[in-house]
Amino acid sequence: MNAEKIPDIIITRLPVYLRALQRMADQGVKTTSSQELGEHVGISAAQIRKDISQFGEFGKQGTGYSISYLLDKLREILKVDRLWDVIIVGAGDMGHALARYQGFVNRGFNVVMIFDNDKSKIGQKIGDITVEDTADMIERVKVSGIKIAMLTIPASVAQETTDQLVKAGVKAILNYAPISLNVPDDVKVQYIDPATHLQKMTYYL
Amino acid sequence: MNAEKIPDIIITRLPVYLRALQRMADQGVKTTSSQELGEHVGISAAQIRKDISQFGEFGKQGTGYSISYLLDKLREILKVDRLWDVIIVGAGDMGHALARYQGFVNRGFNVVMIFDNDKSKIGQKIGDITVEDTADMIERVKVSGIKIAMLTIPASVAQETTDQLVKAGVKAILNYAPISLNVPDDVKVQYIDPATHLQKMTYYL
DNA sequence: TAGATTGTTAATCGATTAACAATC
DNA sequence: TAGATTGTTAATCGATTAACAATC
Repeated sequence: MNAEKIPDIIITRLPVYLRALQRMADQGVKTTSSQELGEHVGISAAQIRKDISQFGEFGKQGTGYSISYLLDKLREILKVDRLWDVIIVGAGDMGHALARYQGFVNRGFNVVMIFDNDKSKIGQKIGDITVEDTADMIERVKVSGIKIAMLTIPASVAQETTDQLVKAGVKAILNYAPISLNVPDDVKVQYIDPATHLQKMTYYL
Repeated sequence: MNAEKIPDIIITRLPVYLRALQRMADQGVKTTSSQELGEHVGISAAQIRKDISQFGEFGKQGTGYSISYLLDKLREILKVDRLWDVIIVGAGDMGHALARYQGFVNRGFNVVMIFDNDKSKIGQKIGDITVEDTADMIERVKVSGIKIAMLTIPASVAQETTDQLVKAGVKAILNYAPISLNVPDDVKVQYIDPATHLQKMTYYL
Protein backbone atom coordinates (compact mmCIF):
# COMPACT_ATOMS: atom_id res chain seq x y z
CA MET A 1 0.00 0.00 0.00
CA ASN A 2 1.00 3.57 -0.62
CA ALA A 3 3.25 5.10 2.02
CA GLU A 4 2.31 8.72 1.37
CA LYS A 5 -0.50 10.26 3.29
CA ILE A 6 -3.84 9.94 1.55
CA PRO A 7 -6.06 13.05 1.82
CA ASP A 8 -8.95 12.60 4.21
CA ILE A 9 -11.43 13.72 1.59
CA ILE A 10 -10.51 10.71 -0.53
CA ILE A 11 -11.05 8.38 2.42
CA THR A 12 -14.50 9.93 2.82
CA ARG A 13 -15.43 8.93 -0.71
CA LEU A 14 -14.19 5.33 -0.63
CA PRO A 15 -17.10 3.99 1.46
CA VAL A 16 -19.50 5.58 -1.02
CA TYR A 17 -17.78 3.76 -3.88
CA LEU A 18 -17.84 0.58 -1.83
CA ARG A 19 -21.55 0.88 -1.20
CA ALA A 20 -22.34 1.44 -4.87
CA LEU A 21 -20.11 -1.42 -5.99
CA GLN A 22 -21.65 -3.77 -3.42
CA ARG A 23 -25.04 -2.90 -4.84
CA MET A 24 -23.89 -3.53 -8.41
CA ALA A 25 -22.43 -6.87 -7.36
CA ASP A 26 -25.73 -7.81 -5.72
CA GLN A 27 -27.42 -7.14 -9.03
CA GLY A 28 -25.03 -9.48 -10.79
CA VAL A 29 -22.94 -6.86 -12.58
CA LYS A 30 -19.34 -8.06 -13.02
CA THR A 31 -17.52 -5.02 -14.42
CA THR A 32 -17.83 -1.26 -14.33
CA SER A 33 -16.01 1.86 -15.50
CA SER A 34 -15.11 5.08 -13.73
CA GLN A 35 -17.73 6.70 -15.96
CA GLU A 36 -20.52 4.36 -14.92
CA LEU A 37 -19.61 4.33 -11.23
CA GLY A 38 -19.44 8.11 -11.34
CA GLU A 39 -22.97 8.34 -12.66
CA HIS A 40 -24.18 6.15 -9.81
CA VAL A 41 -22.56 8.18 -7.05
CA GLY A 42 -22.60 11.65 -8.60
CA ILE A 43 -18.84 12.10 -8.82
CA SER A 44 -16.73 12.76 -11.93
CA ALA A 45 -15.02 9.84 -13.64
CA ALA A 46 -11.65 11.58 -13.43
CA GLN A 47 -11.96 11.94 -9.70
CA ILE A 48 -12.91 8.32 -9.19
CA ARG A 49 -9.92 7.15 -11.22
CA LYS A 50 -7.61 9.47 -9.32
CA ASP A 51 -8.98 8.38 -5.95
CA ILE A 52 -8.66 4.67 -6.70
CA SER A 53 -5.22 5.01 -8.27
CA GLN A 54 -3.87 6.32 -4.95
CA PHE A 55 -3.86 2.74 -3.74
CA GLY A 56 -2.72 0.80 -6.80
CA GLU A 57 -3.62 -0.07 -10.36
CA PHE A 58 -6.89 -1.90 -9.95
CA GLY A 59 -8.40 -1.34 -13.41
CA LYS A 60 -7.71 -2.42 -16.96
CA GLN A 61 -7.53 -0.09 -19.93
CA GLY A 62 -10.32 -0.74 -22.33
CA THR A 63 -12.45 -2.76 -19.94
CA GLY A 64 -12.59 -0.86 -16.66
CA TYR A 65 -12.74 -2.43 -13.19
CA SER A 66 -13.65 -5.93 -12.07
CA ILE A 67 -16.27 -5.23 -9.41
CA SER A 68 -15.39 -8.17 -7.16
CA TYR A 69 -11.69 -7.35 -7.33
CA LEU A 70 -12.27 -3.67 -6.60
CA LEU A 71 -14.60 -4.59 -3.75
CA ASP A 72 -11.88 -6.75 -2.22
CA LYS A 73 -9.33 -3.99 -2.53
CA LEU A 74 -11.58 -1.28 -1.10
CA ARG A 75 -12.60 -3.48 1.83
CA GLU A 76 -8.94 -4.15 2.52
CA ILE A 77 -8.00 -0.47 2.31
CA LEU A 78 -10.86 0.56 4.60
CA LYS A 79 -10.14 -2.41 6.88
CA VAL A 80 -13.69 -3.71 6.59
CA ASP A 81 -12.46 -7.06 5.27
CA ARG A 82 -13.08 -8.14 8.86
CA LEU A 83 -15.85 -7.73 11.46
CA TRP A 84 -15.43 -4.95 14.02
CA ASP A 85 -17.09 -5.15 17.41
CA VAL A 86 -19.05 -1.99 18.15
CA ILE A 87 -20.89 -0.72 21.22
CA ILE A 88 -23.92 1.52 21.50
CA VAL A 89 -24.07 3.99 24.37
CA GLY A 90 -27.63 5.11 25.03
CA ALA A 91 -30.62 2.77 24.81
CA GLY A 92 -33.18 5.35 23.76
CA ASP A 93 -35.14 5.30 20.50
CA MET A 94 -32.05 5.88 18.37
CA GLY A 95 -29.99 3.32 20.25
CA HIS A 96 -32.77 0.79 19.77
CA ALA A 97 -33.03 1.55 16.06
CA LEU A 98 -29.28 1.08 15.60
CA ALA A 99 -29.25 -2.09 17.70
CA ARG A 100 -31.92 -3.62 15.47
CA TYR A 101 -30.44 -2.36 12.21
CA GLN A 102 -29.67 -5.28 9.92
CA GLY A 103 -27.30 -3.37 7.66
CA PHE A 104 -24.14 -3.45 9.76
CA VAL A 105 -22.94 -7.03 9.56
CA ASN A 106 -22.35 -7.27 5.86
CA ARG A 107 -20.50 -3.96 5.95
CA GLY A 108 -18.01 -4.86 8.64
CA PHE A 109 -19.65 -4.13 11.99
CA ASN A 110 -21.15 -6.15 14.80
CA VAL A 111 -23.00 -4.56 17.70
CA VAL A 112 -21.95 -6.46 20.81
CA MET A 113 -22.91 -4.32 23.81
CA ILE A 114 -25.39 -1.60 24.70
CA PHE A 115 -25.05 0.69 27.70
CA ASP A 116 -27.40 3.05 29.50
CA ASN A 117 -27.43 4.68 32.91
CA ASP A 118 -31.19 4.49 33.34
CA LYS A 119 -31.90 1.76 35.93
CA SER A 120 -35.21 0.95 34.24
CA LYS A 121 -33.42 0.13 30.98
CA ILE A 122 -30.51 -1.87 32.40
CA GLY A 123 -31.22 -5.58 32.04
CA GLN A 124 -33.67 -5.06 29.17
CA LYS A 125 -33.11 -7.13 26.06
CA ILE A 126 -32.73 -5.50 22.63
CA GLY A 127 -32.53 -8.28 20.09
CA ASP A 128 -30.19 -10.70 21.81
CA ILE A 129 -28.19 -8.05 23.63
CA THR A 130 -28.85 -7.08 27.24
CA VAL A 131 -28.55 -3.41 28.18
CA GLU A 132 -25.70 -2.93 30.65
CA ASP A 133 -24.95 -0.22 33.19
CA THR A 134 -22.83 2.64 31.85
CA ALA A 135 -20.93 2.47 35.14
CA ASP A 136 -19.36 -0.79 33.90
CA MET A 137 -18.59 0.58 30.45
CA ILE A 138 -14.93 1.54 30.84
CA GLU A 139 -14.00 -1.86 32.29
CA ARG A 140 -16.04 -3.84 29.75
CA VAL A 141 -14.65 -1.93 26.79
CA LYS A 142 -11.07 -2.14 28.02
CA VAL A 143 -11.20 -5.88 28.62
CA SER A 144 -12.83 -6.64 25.28
CA GLY A 145 -10.53 -4.29 23.37
CA ILE A 146 -13.39 -2.58 21.54
CA LYS A 147 -12.34 0.39 19.44
CA ILE A 148 -15.63 1.71 18.03
CA ALA A 149 -18.64 3.27 19.74
CA MET A 150 -21.90 4.83 18.63
CA LEU A 151 -23.19 7.55 20.93
CA THR A 152 -26.96 7.98 21.18
CA ILE A 153 -27.22 9.92 24.42
CA PRO A 154 -28.29 13.48 25.26
CA ALA A 155 -25.88 16.29 24.38
CA SER A 156 -25.63 17.21 28.06
CA VAL A 157 -23.69 14.03 28.91
CA ALA A 158 -21.97 13.44 25.56
CA GLN A 159 -18.61 15.02 26.39
CA GLU A 160 -18.14 13.25 29.72
CA THR A 161 -19.16 9.92 28.20
CA THR A 162 -16.74 10.55 25.34
CA ASP A 163 -13.96 11.15 27.84
CA GLN A 164 -14.75 7.79 29.42
CA LEU A 165 -14.75 6.03 26.06
CA VAL A 166 -11.40 7.56 25.20
CA LYS A 167 -10.06 6.43 28.55
CA ALA A 168 -11.31 2.93 27.76
CA GLY A 169 -9.37 2.89 24.50
CA VAL A 170 -12.08 3.69 21.94
CA LYS A 171 -10.60 5.26 18.80
CA ALA A 172 -13.67 5.86 16.64
CA ILE A 173 -16.92 7.47 17.72
CA LEU A 174 -20.08 7.87 15.68
CA ASN A 175 -21.81 10.69 17.51
CA TYR A 176 -25.59 11.10 17.29
CA ALA A 177 -25.65 13.69 20.07
CA PRO A 178 -26.10 17.24 18.71
CA ILE A 179 -22.82 18.61 20.02
CA SER A 180 -19.22 18.90 18.88
CA LEU A 181 -16.90 16.63 20.83
CA ASN A 182 -13.32 17.28 21.92
CA VAL A 183 -11.07 14.27 21.56
CA PRO A 184 -7.33 13.59 21.26
CA ASP A 185 -5.80 13.56 17.77
CA ASP A 186 -5.71 9.78 17.53
CA VAL A 187 -9.46 9.47 18.10
CA LYS A 188 -11.81 9.98 15.15
CA VAL A 189 -15.34 11.34 15.43
CA GLN A 190 -18.07 11.33 12.82
CA TYR A 191 -21.22 13.35 13.35
CA ILE A 192 -24.79 12.40 12.57
CA ASP A 193 -27.21 15.14 13.48
CA PRO A 194 -30.36 15.23 11.37
CA ALA A 195 -31.20 18.82 12.27
CA THR A 196 -27.75 19.99 11.17
CA HIS A 197 -28.12 18.16 7.87
CA LEU A 198 -31.57 19.61 7.32
CA GLN A 199 -30.38 23.13 8.16
CA LYS A 200 -27.79 22.90 5.44
CA MET A 201 -30.50 22.21 2.87
CA THR A 202 -32.94 24.90 3.97
CA TYR A 203 -30.35 27.48 2.97
CA TYR A 204 -31.05 26.53 -0.65
CA LEU A 205 -34.84 26.49 -0.36
CA MET B 1 -27.39 39.60 2.02
CA ASN B 2 -24.47 38.92 -0.26
CA ALA B 3 -25.31 38.46 -3.92
CA GLU B 4 -22.27 36.37 -4.82
CA LYS B 5 -22.47 32.64 -4.59
CA ILE B 6 -21.38 31.30 -1.21
CA PRO B 7 -19.32 28.10 -1.38
CA ASP B 8 -21.26 25.03 -0.33
CA ILE B 9 -18.59 24.07 2.17
CA ILE B 10 -19.25 27.25 4.11
CA ILE B 11 -22.97 26.49 4.20
CA THR B 12 -22.08 23.08 5.63
CA ARG B 13 -20.30 24.70 8.54
CA LEU B 14 -22.95 27.27 9.46
CA PRO B 15 -25.32 24.77 11.13
CA VAL B 16 -22.38 23.59 13.24
CA TYR B 17 -21.70 27.14 14.39
CA LEU B 18 -25.41 27.59 15.02
CA ARG B 19 -25.57 24.46 17.16
CA ALA B 20 -22.58 25.51 19.27
CA LEU B 21 -23.89 29.06 19.71
CA GLN B 22 -27.32 27.78 20.70
CA ARG B 23 -25.64 25.67 23.34
CA MET B 24 -23.60 28.61 24.64
CA ALA B 25 -26.74 30.73 24.79
CA ASP B 26 -28.52 28.00 26.77
CA GLN B 27 -25.67 28.15 29.27
CA GLY B 28 -26.18 31.88 29.66
CA VAL B 29 -23.10 33.04 27.75
CA LYS B 30 -23.71 36.38 26.05
CA THR B 31 -20.61 36.94 23.94
CA THR B 32 -17.97 34.88 22.18
CA SER B 33 -14.95 35.25 19.91
CA SER B 34 -13.92 33.42 16.75
CA GLN B 35 -11.15 31.92 18.88
CA GLU B 36 -13.50 30.52 21.51
CA LEU B 37 -16.12 29.31 19.04
CA GLY B 38 -13.36 27.67 17.06
CA GLU B 39 -12.19 25.73 20.08
CA HIS B 40 -15.73 24.46 20.61
CA VAL B 41 -16.25 23.23 17.07
CA GLY B 42 -12.69 22.32 16.12
CA ILE B 43 -12.29 24.91 13.36
CA SER B 44 -9.68 27.67 13.11
CA ALA B 45 -10.59 31.17 14.25
CA ALA B 46 -9.55 32.60 10.88
CA GLN B 47 -11.92 30.31 9.04
CA ILE B 48 -14.82 31.13 11.30
CA ARG B 49 -14.29 34.86 10.82
CA LYS B 50 -14.02 34.41 7.07
CA ASP B 51 -17.14 32.23 6.90
CA ILE B 52 -19.25 34.63 8.95
CA SER B 53 -17.98 37.71 7.15
CA GLN B 54 -19.40 36.36 3.87
CA PHE B 55 -22.79 37.48 5.10
CA GLY B 56 -22.07 40.77 6.81
CA GLU B 57 -20.16 42.38 9.66
CA PHE B 58 -21.69 40.71 12.69
CA GLY B 59 -18.83 41.15 15.15
CA LYS B 60 -17.14 43.98 17.00
CA GLN B 61 -13.39 44.50 17.17
CA GLY B 62 -12.10 44.02 20.66
CA THR B 63 -15.21 42.29 21.99
CA GLY B 64 -16.17 39.59 19.48
CA TYR B 65 -19.70 38.47 18.64
CA SER B 66 -22.95 38.93 20.52
CA ILE B 67 -24.27 35.37 20.66
CA SER B 68 -27.94 36.26 20.42
CA TYR B 69 -27.32 38.59 17.49
CA LEU B 70 -25.19 36.03 15.65
CA LEU B 71 -27.82 33.35 16.35
CA ASP B 72 -30.49 35.56 14.79
CA LYS B 73 -28.34 36.19 11.74
CA LEU B 74 -27.38 32.56 11.22
CA ARG B 75 -30.98 31.41 11.60
CA GLU B 76 -32.02 33.98 9.05
CA ILE B 77 -29.26 32.98 6.61
CA LEU B 78 -30.08 29.28 6.95
CA LYS B 79 -33.81 30.06 6.83
CA VAL B 80 -34.46 28.32 10.11
CA ASP B 81 -35.94 31.48 11.62
CA ARG B 82 -39.22 29.71 10.83
CA LEU B 83 -40.71 26.22 11.28
CA TRP B 84 -40.54 23.87 8.29
CA ASP B 85 -43.04 21.05 7.88
CA VAL B 86 -41.26 17.77 7.27
CA ILE B 87 -42.48 14.27 6.39
CA ILE B 88 -41.00 10.90 7.24
CA VAL B 89 -41.25 8.13 4.65
CA GLY B 90 -40.85 4.71 6.24
CA ALA B 91 -42.29 3.83 9.65
CA GLY B 92 -39.65 1.29 10.65
CA ASP B 93 -37.35 1.60 13.66
CA MET B 94 -35.52 4.60 12.26
CA GLY B 95 -38.72 6.34 11.18
CA HIS B 96 -40.11 5.83 14.67
CA ALA B 97 -36.95 7.18 16.30
CA LEU B 98 -37.05 10.31 14.14
CA ALA B 99 -40.77 10.78 14.70
CA ARG B 100 -40.23 10.75 18.46
CA TYR B 101 -37.09 12.88 18.40
CA GLN B 102 -37.59 16.00 20.47
CA GLY B 103 -34.69 17.91 18.96
CA PHE B 104 -36.27 19.13 15.74
CA VAL B 105 -38.74 21.79 16.83
CA ASN B 106 -36.31 24.24 18.38
CA ARG B 107 -34.07 23.92 15.34
CA GLY B 108 -36.63 24.74 12.70
CA PHE B 109 -38.44 21.52 11.84
CA ASN B 110 -41.82 19.98 12.55
CA VAL B 111 -42.69 16.42 11.58
CA VAL B 112 -46.26 16.50 10.27
CA MET B 113 -46.81 13.24 8.36
CA ILE B 114 -45.43 9.71 8.27
CA PHE B 115 -45.92 7.32 5.36
CA ASP B 116 -45.46 3.58 4.93
CA ASN B 117 -46.69 1.06 2.40
CA ASP B 118 -47.06 -1.75 4.94
CA LYS B 119 -50.80 -2.24 5.54
CA SER B 120 -50.12 -3.37 9.11
CA LYS B 121 -48.46 -0.05 9.90
CA ILE B 122 -50.93 2.27 8.18
CA GLY B 123 -53.30 3.75 10.75
CA GLN B 124 -50.87 3.21 13.62
CA LYS B 125 -50.16 6.20 15.85
CA ILE B 126 -46.62 7.44 16.45
CA GLY B 127 -46.78 10.22 18.99
CA ASP B 128 -49.77 12.17 17.72
CA ILE B 129 -49.22 11.38 14.05
CA THR B 130 -51.06 8.60 12.24
CA VAL B 131 -49.10 6.57 9.68
CA GLU B 132 -50.55 7.10 6.22
CA ASP B 133 -50.43 5.03 3.04
CA THR B 134 -47.50 5.87 0.75
CA ALA B 135 -49.96 5.60 -2.12
CA ASP B 136 -51.44 8.92 -0.95
CA MET B 137 -48.07 10.58 -0.47
CA ILE B 138 -47.75 12.52 -3.73
CA GLU B 139 -51.17 14.07 -3.35
CA ARG B 140 -50.78 14.86 0.35
CA VAL B 141 -47.36 16.46 -0.14
CA LYS B 142 -48.46 18.47 -3.16
CA VAL B 143 -51.53 19.88 -1.45
CA SER B 144 -49.70 20.80 1.74
CA GLY B 145 -46.73 22.27 -0.11
CA ILE B 146 -44.17 20.35 1.92
CA LYS B 147 -40.60 20.75 0.69
CA ILE B 148 -38.60 18.48 3.04
CA ALA B 149 -38.63 14.70 3.50
CA MET B 150 -36.67 12.20 5.55
CA LEU B 151 -36.32 8.79 3.91
CA THR B 152 -36.11 5.78 6.22
CA ILE B 153 -36.99 2.99 3.80
CA PRO B 154 -35.02 0.09 2.31
CA ALA B 155 -32.45 0.93 -0.38
CA SER B 156 -34.39 -1.23 -2.85
CA VAL B 157 -37.28 1.25 -3.00
CA ALA B 158 -35.39 4.47 -2.24
CA GLN B 159 -34.92 5.70 -5.81
CA GLU B 160 -38.52 5.17 -6.90
CA THR B 161 -39.80 6.81 -3.72
CA THR B 162 -37.41 9.70 -4.32
CA ASP B 163 -38.80 10.12 -7.83
CA GLN B 164 -42.29 10.36 -6.35
CA LEU B 165 -41.18 12.91 -3.77
CA VAL B 166 -39.55 15.00 -6.49
CA LYS B 167 -42.74 14.80 -8.51
CA ALA B 168 -44.64 15.99 -5.44
CA GLY B 169 -42.45 19.07 -5.17
CA VAL B 170 -40.01 18.06 -2.42
CA LYS B 171 -36.72 19.97 -2.69
CA ALA B 172 -34.71 18.58 0.23
CA ILE B 173 -34.26 14.93 1.16
CA LEU B 174 -32.47 13.54 4.18
CA ASN B 175 -31.70 10.01 3.05
CA TYR B 176 -31.17 7.26 5.60
CA ALA B 177 -31.28 4.52 2.93
CA PRO B 178 -27.79 3.20 2.11
CA ILE B 179 -27.81 4.20 -1.54
CA SER B 180 -26.87 7.22 -3.66
CA LEU B 181 -29.92 8.97 -5.09
CA ASN B 182 -30.28 10.64 -8.47
CA VAL B 183 -32.22 13.87 -8.31
CA PRO B 184 -32.58 17.03 -10.44
CA ASP B 185 -30.17 19.91 -9.77
CA ASP B 186 -32.70 21.91 -7.81
CA VAL B 187 -33.25 19.10 -5.29
CA LYS B 188 -30.76 18.68 -2.43
CA VAL B 189 -29.93 15.38 -0.78
CA GLN B 190 -28.04 14.76 2.42
CA TYR B 191 -26.91 11.27 3.34
CA ILE B 192 -26.97 9.61 6.73
CA ASP B 193 -25.59 6.08 6.56
CA PRO B 194 -23.97 4.88 9.78
CA ALA B 195 -22.02 2.09 8.08
CA THR B 196 -20.49 4.54 5.60
CA HIS B 197 -19.48 6.85 8.44
CA LEU B 198 -17.97 3.97 10.40
CA GLN B 199 -16.09 2.70 7.36
CA LYS B 200 -14.40 6.03 7.01
CA MET B 201 -13.03 5.75 10.53
CA THR B 202 -11.84 2.14 10.33
CA TYR B 203 -9.34 3.26 7.68
CA TYR B 204 -7.47 5.07 10.45
CA LEU B 205 -7.61 2.24 12.99
C1' DT C 1 -5.90 54.57 26.94
C1' DA C 2 -4.25 49.73 26.14
C1' DG C 3 -5.66 45.36 24.94
C1' DA C 4 -8.41 42.49 22.27
C1' DT C 5 -10.51 40.99 18.27
C1' DT C 6 -12.65 41.75 13.94
C1' DG C 7 -12.76 41.80 8.72
C1' DT C 8 -9.90 41.37 4.87
C1' DT C 9 -5.90 40.78 1.96
C1' DA C 10 -2.31 38.12 0.00
C1' DA C 11 0.13 33.91 0.16
C1' DT C 12 -0.06 29.20 0.63
C1' DC C 13 -1.87 25.00 0.27
C1' DG C 14 -4.77 21.39 -1.58
C1' DA C 15 -8.37 19.46 -4.66
C1' DT C 16 -10.48 18.97 -9.09
C1' DT C 17 -10.54 18.77 -13.96
C1' DA C 18 -9.04 18.19 -18.61
C1' DA C 19 -6.35 15.87 -21.62
C1' DC C 20 -3.85 12.14 -23.48
C1' DA C 21 -0.33 8.44 -23.93
C1' DA C 22 -0.44 3.77 -22.75
C1' DT C 23 -2.60 -0.40 -23.32
C1' DC C 24 -6.18 -3.92 -22.74
C1' DT D 1 -7.26 -4.53 -35.27
C1' DA D 2 -10.23 -0.60 -33.52
C1' DG D 3 -12.51 1.10 -29.69
C1' DA D 4 -12.62 1.85 -24.99
C1' DT D 5 -10.87 3.13 -20.73
C1' DT D 6 -7.23 3.41 -17.46
C1' DG D 7 -3.51 5.94 -14.79
C1' DT D 8 -1.18 10.13 -14.67
C1' DT D 9 0.38 14.79 -15.70
C1' DA D 10 -0.23 19.62 -15.89
C1' DA D 11 -3.40 23.30 -15.54
C1' DT D 12 -7.05 25.19 -13.24
C1' DC D 13 -9.76 26.14 -9.65
C1' DG D 14 -10.99 26.73 -4.86
C1' DA D 15 -10.15 26.67 0.18
C1' DT D 16 -7.35 27.64 4.13
C1' DT D 17 -4.09 30.18 6.68
C1' DA D 18 -1.25 33.92 8.28
C1' DA D 19 -0.84 38.46 9.07
C1' DC D 20 -2.27 42.99 10.16
C1' DA D 21 -4.63 47.52 9.77
C1' DA D 22 -8.79 49.10 11.62
C1' DT D 23 -11.34 49.89 15.54
C1' DC D 24 -14.21 48.75 19.53
